[in-house]
Amino acid sequence: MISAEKFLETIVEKARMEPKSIRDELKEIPTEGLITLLKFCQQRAGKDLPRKNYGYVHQDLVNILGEKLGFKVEYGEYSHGVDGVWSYGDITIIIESKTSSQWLKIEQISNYVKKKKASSGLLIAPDFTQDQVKAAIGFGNVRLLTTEGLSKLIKLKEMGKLKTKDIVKMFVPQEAVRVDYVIDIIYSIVKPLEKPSELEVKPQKWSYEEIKKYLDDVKRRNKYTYAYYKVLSEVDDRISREKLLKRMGKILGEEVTGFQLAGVQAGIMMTVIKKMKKERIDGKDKDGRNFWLNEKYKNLVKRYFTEVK
DNA sequence: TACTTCGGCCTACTCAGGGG
DNA sequence: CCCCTGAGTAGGCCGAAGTA
Repeated sequence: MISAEKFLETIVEKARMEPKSIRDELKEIPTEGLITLLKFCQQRAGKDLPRKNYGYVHQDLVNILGEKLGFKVEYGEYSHGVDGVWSYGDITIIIESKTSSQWLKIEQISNYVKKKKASSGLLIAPDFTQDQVKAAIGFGNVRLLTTEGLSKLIKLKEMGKLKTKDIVKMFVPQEAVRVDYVIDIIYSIVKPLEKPSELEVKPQKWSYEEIKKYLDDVKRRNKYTYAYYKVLSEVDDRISREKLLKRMGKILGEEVTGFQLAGVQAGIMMTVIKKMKKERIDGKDKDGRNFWLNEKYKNLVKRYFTEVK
């Protein structure tokens, strides 16, 4: 098995293939591989052909990664003009990628952004010099991103922690005084993690006395819920939704529909799970097609219904 | 009144078969 | 050989209904 780097080396240096012709093949490579190739191109690139081709492949790779970030990407020409134009809604971002920051001319790109009336310019390189950073601050309409940063950003996007909308906020210059946009971005990353922490109170076990008291209350107040438990106590294994409804109907002497059963489930959710914080004494599959008694309490529930007669 | 689930409805997507 | 169309399916949304 030939490595992707080796393959690239062969076609760039030996076969002198036009980089554009391998663009579609590059698109098939998973993200992790693209990042590796990106770094490989940075190491190999040089002024002279065929090594110059690494710069062109590098340009394509950056654009492909742009597509992965959720942008609509316009691929640029190789030897002149911008490397790419990424757009999202009515935002357009001029892309300039360099295998090494030494080729980077901030002013040129800043002017290009102005000329094209783009939202911003994004410069992607392995690293940046102090002077380049200062220049970028001075011009205000460009953003600098290292390839390392790009790689992290893609990972966050693919993990579903970041939306393209958030990425746009980072790439397009914002008013620097109000920091809300930074908070928005952080919030959208952290938000999915909020929920689980609170719900992880472990459910308590039942004694027979508690089951008896609970089912006595149910008998007094909730006829559908009582019939539900009674049917479950009469079957050994599991029972289908349809059979369950029919047998509940027989006990109650009326037709029982899915709505009543939904009510029963809602009631159990509110009392047993939320209020009493207990384990369920019943069970059901994910889509509610089959129902049964919790194996742990099966005998206790059956005992209740034989004693209660 | 608030909360939960179900079932119906709608939409988007896939895939196979037929026609150009 | 390719494209269009319709059937089947997966997923999201919303109203209805039971319970606390």
